[in-house]
Amino acid sequence: MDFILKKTSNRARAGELITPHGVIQTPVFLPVGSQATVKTLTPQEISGIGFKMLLANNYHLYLRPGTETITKLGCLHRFMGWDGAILTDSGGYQIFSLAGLRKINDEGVTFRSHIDGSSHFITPERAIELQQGLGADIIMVLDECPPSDADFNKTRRAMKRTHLWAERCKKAHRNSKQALFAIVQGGVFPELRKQSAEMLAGLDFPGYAIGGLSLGEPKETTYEITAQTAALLPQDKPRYLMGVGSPEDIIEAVAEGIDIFDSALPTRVARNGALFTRRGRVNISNAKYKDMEEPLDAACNCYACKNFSAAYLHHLFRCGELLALRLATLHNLTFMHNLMQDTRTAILNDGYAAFRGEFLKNYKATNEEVRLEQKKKWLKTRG
RNA sequence: GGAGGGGUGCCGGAGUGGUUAAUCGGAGCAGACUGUAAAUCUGCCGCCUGGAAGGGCUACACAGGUUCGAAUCCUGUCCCCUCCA
Repeated sequence: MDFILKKTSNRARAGELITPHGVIQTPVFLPVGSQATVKTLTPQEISGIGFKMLLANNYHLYLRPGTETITKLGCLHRFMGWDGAILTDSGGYQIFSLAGLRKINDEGVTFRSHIDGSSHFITPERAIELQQGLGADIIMVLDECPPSDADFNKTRRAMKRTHLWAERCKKAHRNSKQALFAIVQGGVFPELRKQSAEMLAGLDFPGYAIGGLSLGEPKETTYEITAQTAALLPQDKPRYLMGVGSPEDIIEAVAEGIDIFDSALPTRVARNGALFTRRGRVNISNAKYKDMEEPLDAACNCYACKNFSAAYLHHLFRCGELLALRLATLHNLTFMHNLMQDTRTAILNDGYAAFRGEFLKNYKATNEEVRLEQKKKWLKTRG
């Protein structure tokens, strides 16, 4: 794997990520397909939108169908019929999301399967071995992702463990066709983030991720920590902000020099009727869309917006029809892809700051209106 | 004609003397979701008033009655269903 920095606009960067499964232009958003599928869509539809890389999950695939099965069937790309690039997450996020089902110590983490209750001990070495079995283009170290409200000592302990594990992962890593990325931890504490970024940068990984953000902390904090951490990472290596996110979060993080994003948000939220538009997030099942003849976003080039009225999407959601989930996912992923292309274009034209301002102004307009209304109400009651 | 059962809020359906503006579903109205245990979860949901807490009003087919107190007991009326003839 190689990373070429093409252009910077202030701190924002446009680059190219060269993988065994193609060249990926950055900034890039990876759709999440934890179980070797981006829920509701075919690989053809995903690449039809324009995506060239996606994310899958080591832990979930290890549990089911089992890494061996996938290896036997010719690795993950072939198993899921995707010939673009793949990044696998190690399972570190499951230390956070499945907190009630695992026990952790310096040696590794023991998960109790949410599927059948069976017990599974995953060490950093094992996490690498399993990811090698899947054959993704980029793999991640096993990290300990603590909740964002963890106190300093707890966060520090998780960070130390993540560092220890990063070294072990690096040592265990053999397959030179797979790039192993490190993950900076340190929660919402700038001094820990600094320690973490510096320590890991010293280990010379081919790419660096920032983990443990967008887990419930205020957005301002997410942005501050992202900015601070990104500034401490090597210039010539790709930077990956894990689990982010929403359109506005990505716009902010690109400004701080992040190159890679992934998030389940656009797809999950789509399945629940929340659709991204240039004017902000919208809930298609709201009553006001019942009779809307125009497409949800006339400027959108997705299959759903080109072929159906907002009223039809509204109807599909009301009925609980499966097509609703597909069309909404198609729409949100198209929005994300277009957004990333636009950020890249803006950077290449050295106009990112203006682009960002314009985007946020429009995107937040709707939310801002709602907020203003609430504020008015509040003020009225206080005289 | 005879015997029995029943009429509850937008709908379905609990409740059989006070703690009931009335369990629970559904529908409706909103909100949340960020390295996916999620086609999930949360709130509101008689009317008026209030940001809320609260307050006021009207309610369990209809009319009357018993009772300190009734959706719940009694009487009458109307309507619906089942079985027998």
